[in-house]
Amino acid sequence: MNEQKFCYKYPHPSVTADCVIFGFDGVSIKVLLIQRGIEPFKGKWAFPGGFMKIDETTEECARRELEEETGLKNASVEQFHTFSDVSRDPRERVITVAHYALVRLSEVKGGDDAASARWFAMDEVPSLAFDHDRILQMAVNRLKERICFEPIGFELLPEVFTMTELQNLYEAILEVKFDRRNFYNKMLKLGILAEAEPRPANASRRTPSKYRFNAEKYTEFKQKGFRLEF
Amino acid sequence: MNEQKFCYKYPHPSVTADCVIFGFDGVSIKVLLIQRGIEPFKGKWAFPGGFMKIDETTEECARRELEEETGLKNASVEQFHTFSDVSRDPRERVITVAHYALVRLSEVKGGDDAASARWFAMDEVPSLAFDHDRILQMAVNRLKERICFEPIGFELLPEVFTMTELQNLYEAILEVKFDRRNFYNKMLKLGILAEAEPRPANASRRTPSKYRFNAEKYTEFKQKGFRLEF
DNA sequence: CCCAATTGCGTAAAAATAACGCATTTTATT
DNA sequence: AATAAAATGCGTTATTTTTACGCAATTGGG
Repeated sequence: MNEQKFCYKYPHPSVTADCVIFGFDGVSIKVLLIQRGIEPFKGKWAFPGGFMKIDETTEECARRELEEETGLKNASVEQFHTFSDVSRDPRERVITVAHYALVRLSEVKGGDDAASARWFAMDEVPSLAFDHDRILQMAVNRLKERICFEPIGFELLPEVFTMTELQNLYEAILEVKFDRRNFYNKMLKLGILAEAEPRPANASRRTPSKYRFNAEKYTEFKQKGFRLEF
Repeated sequence: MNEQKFCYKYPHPSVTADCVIFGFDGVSIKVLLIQRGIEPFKGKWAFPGGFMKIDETTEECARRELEEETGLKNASVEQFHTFSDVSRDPRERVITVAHYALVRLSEVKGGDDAASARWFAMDEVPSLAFDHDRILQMAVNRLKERICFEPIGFELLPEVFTMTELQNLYEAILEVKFDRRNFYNKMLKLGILAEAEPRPANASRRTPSKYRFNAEKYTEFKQKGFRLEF
């Protein structure tokens, strides 16, 4: 049963792909974690991920594991760092290519399937298995950097949203507060937003306008990048 | 002779670390390449790099290979992407963690040692082995991004340099032209430069001032980051 | 019924960026 | 040798961008 069929002249490490999945519930940023059912770190929480097959890239591996463990399909994952500390896995030599993805919360209902997947707010994340604490730290930093150069709201917000929700998203990720009116002016001037519905005639002041992303502008900024000075 | 001693239940990829080494000669950016002496891609140029040992991280591997192949010691390498296309190496399944480093040209004299290492200006780089063309492309992009947030001149310029040399460095990396006087004002206002020598009394207009980096400020910016709006 | 909170829309001050002037001195050119 | 072109240091002035707020209307909570 325990055949060791694949042999090499020199020792080879195992390679895994892990996924840091970010979501947004309108107020705070969340990450998707899986509770480990086996040793090592049994019972501890960790990122979805697993061993890379010999005929797939790390991104493909990340997407496959993600679907297997959380049911989430076709997420757009992006690698951000490879962790290769010699003792990061107590069993054997494993290096992991860490990825992250942004998804709408509605697409993954925690506590799905077999795996016990659950969303955690950033300030509720427990101590994680392996070196996943460090991986999370770096993923968060990368997310903060990215939000300043690329629009990312589309992946995290519902189709239609209010300006306040968009601002909450930026504030949650960057951990800062903006002046509401300046944020409003800036976003409108960028031209990235389109009014979702013509504001109804009977709409009163406290009924906020609904926006959606201007797909054309959004794609343009995705490619050319922009510079959000916050 | 050809023992295959290390056996696993599932196939494992080989893992390598490659290094994109950037240098600057006062006018243009250069990369350090090695001409391959063996198949595959014999005779083609490629980045220094090689197989990761089981008890080292990818960064350690990158530094070790770099020293073995170019004599360059203790370079500060930083990984930027892991390339895992299934067919990127025609022999076997190999994924590579690509790193880059910035060094002073004087520290590596091309055509050293056994290996035939040579510096190439960016616009003279030939078609490279494996997927190294793509690796270079991504390394260049990363360098462009980094230069806007961190001072990097210290690694690339000689100890003492003129404002024009510094500007040439930025222009070479970003492939843009700046107004000389605005660049001058900006750099001085940042406070990152210190005058290397008190300008000699007999110095005439066309004898440029010499600067060095203000180590304190330089380190501060390294950590906190800055924002160069170009 | 009153008060705090929310929303849309502006405007003025402050700061940063971009554009360019100019005298002087070298080096290159005719 | 005379002249033109390029390099350097040090400014100044527009232009644009960012920041800091004002204000009225409306709503929900107490």
